[in-house]
Amino acid sequence: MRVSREQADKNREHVIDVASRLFRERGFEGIGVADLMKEAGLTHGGFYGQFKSKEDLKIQASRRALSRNKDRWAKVLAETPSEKLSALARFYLSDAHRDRRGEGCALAALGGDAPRYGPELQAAFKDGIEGYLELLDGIMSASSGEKRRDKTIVALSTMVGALVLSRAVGDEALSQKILSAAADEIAAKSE
Amino acid sequence: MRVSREQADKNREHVIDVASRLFRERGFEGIGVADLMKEAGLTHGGFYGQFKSKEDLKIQASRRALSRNKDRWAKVLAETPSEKLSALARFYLSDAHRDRRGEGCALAALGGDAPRYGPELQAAFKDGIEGYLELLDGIMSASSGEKRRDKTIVALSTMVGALVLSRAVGDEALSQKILSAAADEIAAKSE
DNA sequence: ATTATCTATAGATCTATAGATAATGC
DNA sequence: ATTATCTATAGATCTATAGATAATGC
Repeated sequence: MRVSREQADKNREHVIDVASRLFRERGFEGIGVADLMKEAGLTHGGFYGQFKSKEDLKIQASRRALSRNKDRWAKVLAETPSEKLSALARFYLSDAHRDRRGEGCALAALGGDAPRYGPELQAAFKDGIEGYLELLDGIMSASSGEKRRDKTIVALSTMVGALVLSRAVGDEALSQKILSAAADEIAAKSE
Repeated sequence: MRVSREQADKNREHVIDVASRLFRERGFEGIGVADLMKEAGLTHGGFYGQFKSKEDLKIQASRRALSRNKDRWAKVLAETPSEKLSALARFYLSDAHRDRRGEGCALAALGGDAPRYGPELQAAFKDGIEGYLELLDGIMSASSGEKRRDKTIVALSTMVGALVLSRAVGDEALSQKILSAAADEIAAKSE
């Protein structure tokens, strides 16, 4: 039954990864601890040796998801030689991203739920948002730092809002129109 | 125990109003049928005489919230003689709106949860979004109808995204900055 | 000896239903 | 007679804990 300390660490990380996917897909209240552990290949009771509470996992899984999202953004930017903002917007506002909530942006999947929880979970979202904004600052042209930050905030708001709306409508035509309108606007501004 | 048909209709409407507030505050899974009915001044068991299921109430409460939101928008536009888009953005992106989720925009409060439910709930959100877009079309200048609709979609996305982010960060300074950056951008575009 | 994980369960809560009750509306 | 609402409860599910088990690590 008992596994090595190394394997136990891997198991804990795996639970966080699984939770970061399932929370994004089904919401924080959409899956229970037992099912989560089952999905990770472990049993229910072991959970409380690894985590203080389900809320603790919500926080860690949110941080994990936001951190992985940021890495993905950085990779897209590194792979794109020019028109980086435009490329990022088209990546973010793609059908693939819309249809794969479990692997996608945690701000769009869980950001609306964050205010219903405690300060530690909101701090995870604050750190995630600031990470995105810093990446965007690096590719946004502006006459001053203050104006640049305002522009990055608007770009992030538009992307998150458009993705949320495109997922909520449950209508392919309107969903597409929302994604392309937002992507075109951000692309136009980046020129 | 039994009340008049008229009073029973009022009771049902009241349950929908209470649910539209509590779902926005706590999420669809954040409050149970028993507490909901208690808050409305009725008992648990009576619920299933009024509604088919909790899901049925989620749909009706979402429609109610979105419809009341649209009325509120129409009122703001009617009361504002000029710079209507700018006034709407400042109303939407205000501290008061951010801090009162229960009475505020259902897209920001529950839009992220909508994709986790069935087609009828998503249809409620689709209708709500189209209602907003039609109102915005009426005040947005553009060279063609197609371009106008694209601009209204971007404006709505930016507003919803900024409100979601401002609520998620749990940090007053950053939250303020998000609201004002988005409001300024929309105001600038409306000139 | 320590500890990661397991089985089993406590205790709370959730949706939904059954059947009783009492006031309405024919 | 009908029906809106009530009390009571079934049955499922949820978070968290207790105690057993067996493999690791000193």
